[in-house]
Amino acid sequence: MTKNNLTTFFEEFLHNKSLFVNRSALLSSYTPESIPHRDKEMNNIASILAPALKQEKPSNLFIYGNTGTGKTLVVKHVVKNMGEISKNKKIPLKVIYVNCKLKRVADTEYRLMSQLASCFGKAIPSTGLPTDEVYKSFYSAAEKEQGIILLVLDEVDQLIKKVGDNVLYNLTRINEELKGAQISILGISNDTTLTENMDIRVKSSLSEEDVFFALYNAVEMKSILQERASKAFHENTIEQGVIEKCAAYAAREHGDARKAIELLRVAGELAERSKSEKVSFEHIDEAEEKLEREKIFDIIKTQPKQFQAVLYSIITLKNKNPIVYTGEIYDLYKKICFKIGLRPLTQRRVSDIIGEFELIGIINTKTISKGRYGRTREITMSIPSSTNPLTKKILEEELSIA
DNA sequence: AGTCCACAGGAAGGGCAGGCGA
DNA sequence: TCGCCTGCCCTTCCTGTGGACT
Repeated sequence: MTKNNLTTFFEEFLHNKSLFVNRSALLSSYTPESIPHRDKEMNNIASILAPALKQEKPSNLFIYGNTGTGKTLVVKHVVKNMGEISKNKKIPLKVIYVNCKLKRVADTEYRLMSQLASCFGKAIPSTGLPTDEVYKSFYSAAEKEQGIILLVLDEVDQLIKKVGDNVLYNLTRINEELKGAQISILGISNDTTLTENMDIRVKSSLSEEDVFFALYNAVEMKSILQERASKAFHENTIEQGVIEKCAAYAAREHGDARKAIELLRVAGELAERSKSEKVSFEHIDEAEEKLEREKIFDIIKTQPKQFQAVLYSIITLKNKNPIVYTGEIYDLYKKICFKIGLRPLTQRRVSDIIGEFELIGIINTKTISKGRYGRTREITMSIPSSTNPLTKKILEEELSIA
């Protein structure tokens, strides 16, 4: 673009009427004033947590339901509200929110505890300390607090799958050690079957109360989208049926409202960029593709080289056969390592890496036996195959494979 | 009925980065 | 600074196993 072109571009940009009134209403960081179709759950959670305002320790609470059913939103909403009241009335109440999925932040016992301690302003080194030392650090910080501490552990299923339920056991017993403050634990899980495999003691103490979030049905989803859209867009900027399409897309993705809202936002942005006057069906399709790409892109970029190499071999093999096995992956992985000058890890480790990919949700595995030809894991992709070429390309760039 | 494949996945321990007390 | 501690990532070694094949 020459300087003149650029000026014209910006002038046109300013001149163009935006489709959005308030784009932020469609961002994931946006907290709506009300959460439609979740009154029952919200009231339920509020009544369970309410004793905290009277300085009585609320029951530990286990909240479960599929992704995008509003769990986090509702909890944050309730907790925020309580925070404001406690502040106004000077009731000692502290809320700690931790997302356990964050890789290398809160995905091990040590890291979670160090994260918790840091919420009290205690800096814990990334390694070097014994874990019980980190626990003590957290205890002593919590001890200095007064009143009730609400500890929200989001995506707690990820943590438990990775390191077991020992952490929760320790956390649920923390109050026995504390004299000052009392801690209530709110576990939020996307895995609806999580408690089934948990230690019975942990299970009973974590879910003294539990709240289930059901999927949104098509009608509810539509009304959620409509409400957000009316806040975000100017009137008559959305073509007839577009909202329904978003809702249908979300229903396909297991009733995930967050995704549907994001889809609408990206579609709007694309429409605006292409100078359309309305958000149309094509924009939704385009947005769907874009979102899928970005999601995968983000995951890949943050993986270590070794993980990328493993994923690259999976995808390469996937392009040839619909089903791939651990052995094939490892063979190709070794070749790739040789090609790019990476020291190959052992098969044992690669097997674990494959397991981690399953945990992230990129692949699905199933242990099968091929009889005379041994036992192995059958690996299928859980991301759409249409994104494979692009994923492969990104990996090639990341790994500098010519 | 027994064999044997090709892994899964548990246990133990090494190396590394980093913390702590002397 | 040094010796010893830790968590994490990884390797080594190992036992376990479903079912096709003999």
